[in-house]
Amino acid sequence: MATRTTPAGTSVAREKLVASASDLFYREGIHAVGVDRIIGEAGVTRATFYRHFPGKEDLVEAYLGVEDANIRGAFERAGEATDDPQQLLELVIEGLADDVARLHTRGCPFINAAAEYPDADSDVRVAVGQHRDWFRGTLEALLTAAGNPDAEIAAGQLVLLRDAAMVGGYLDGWERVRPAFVTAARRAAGLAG
Amino acid sequence: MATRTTPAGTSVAREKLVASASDLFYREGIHAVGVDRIIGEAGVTRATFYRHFPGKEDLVEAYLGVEDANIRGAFERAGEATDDPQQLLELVIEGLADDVARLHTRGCPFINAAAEYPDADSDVRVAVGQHRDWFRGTLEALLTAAGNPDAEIAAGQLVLLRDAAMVGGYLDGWERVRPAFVTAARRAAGLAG
DNA sequence: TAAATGATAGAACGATCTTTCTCTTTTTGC
DNA sequence: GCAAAAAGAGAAAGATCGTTCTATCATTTA
Repeated sequence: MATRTTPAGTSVAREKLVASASDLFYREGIHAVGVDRIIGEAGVTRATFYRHFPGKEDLVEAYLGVEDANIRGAFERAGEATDDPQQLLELVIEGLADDVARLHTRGCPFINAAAEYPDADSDVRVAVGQHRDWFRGTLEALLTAAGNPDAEIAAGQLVLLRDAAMVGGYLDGWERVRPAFVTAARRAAGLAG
Repeated sequence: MATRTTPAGTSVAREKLVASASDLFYREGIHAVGVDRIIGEAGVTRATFYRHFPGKEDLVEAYLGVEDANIRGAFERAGEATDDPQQLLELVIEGLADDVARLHTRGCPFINAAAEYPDADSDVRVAVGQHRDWFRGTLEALLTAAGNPDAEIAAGQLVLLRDAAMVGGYLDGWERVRPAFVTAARRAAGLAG
């Protein structure tokens, strides 16, 4: 075989495609970005693209997979940084705020994707639902470990607040949303001050 | 002139176009809906459409204008129903919850539109910004009238919560979001229990 | 070195997109 | 009833969409 591979084992062309698609899909929207733009930015030809992916739809799913993996990775790194559940909660809330402020200034990739995919049974919407379920469940486990007696309710509030922070950060500017988010999130998580 | 007009004075063809476009744009997304679908649903020909609108973009703005007018109308009706600022706040929060539960089950038209229009200077994004500014300002005035000493902060929290309710209601189901929204909104507005 | 396979290059498919055009029919105002 | 203007009907432009194809080149493995 003549497939160029990365140290991680996957093809370099495929990784460039996913990276370019992720960047473009997030910054400009999914339906607004054509295959030509993606392969152009990736420096790859159409034939190469269609050898790695059955179609554009699969590139969308790969994009959401990358976003999902990034957030899960951030949670794992936070979990390795401390053993104290309370402190972990603080780190998570700080991390979410930092993420909205620096990385996700165009809103939430999953919320934005869902806006373009009305069919709840589509693969994209299923991926969105799975991500949200994971996020909610992880928060609930964290809150339970921190001794929160109403972890399920508090987790729901934190999901709510993160959605709002993503949307508000994009449309109103993060500096306008940040104080309301941090205050409400810390209270919802049962943290001091 | 042979323009069929409604009692309100505007052309009936134009109203049908805006109604069909609003329905389709909201339910399926903007880029996903073509002009053919819109004129087909409206029972109007292409020529008629292009005689009333310079292009599709203007139909998008008309759609957001309708949504904006609907919400402003709901606020006005609530204002006519009572003179007590506290009770008015209750009505508004109830109305927002009811709106998400029954009318806006596909998320917020403005948030969804913004997801498809990354350029902050575009007419669509300007319309979104104006709507949000009006909403925030109206809430702040309401809270001030109700005697809230931190009306600006509270208004920001209510905007945050409404965004979250719209998104969460769409992606997680309203029954899952409702308790968190009502509780948090009443607390943010300074209402009892 | 030879066969195999992926990547490159580029044309081309059919479908759909927004927009424009012509022609005919219908409706309205006078 | 007549002239004016809008709506209906449909073709067609030109662009772009996602996708497929046929070549040729480069690289790897046997």
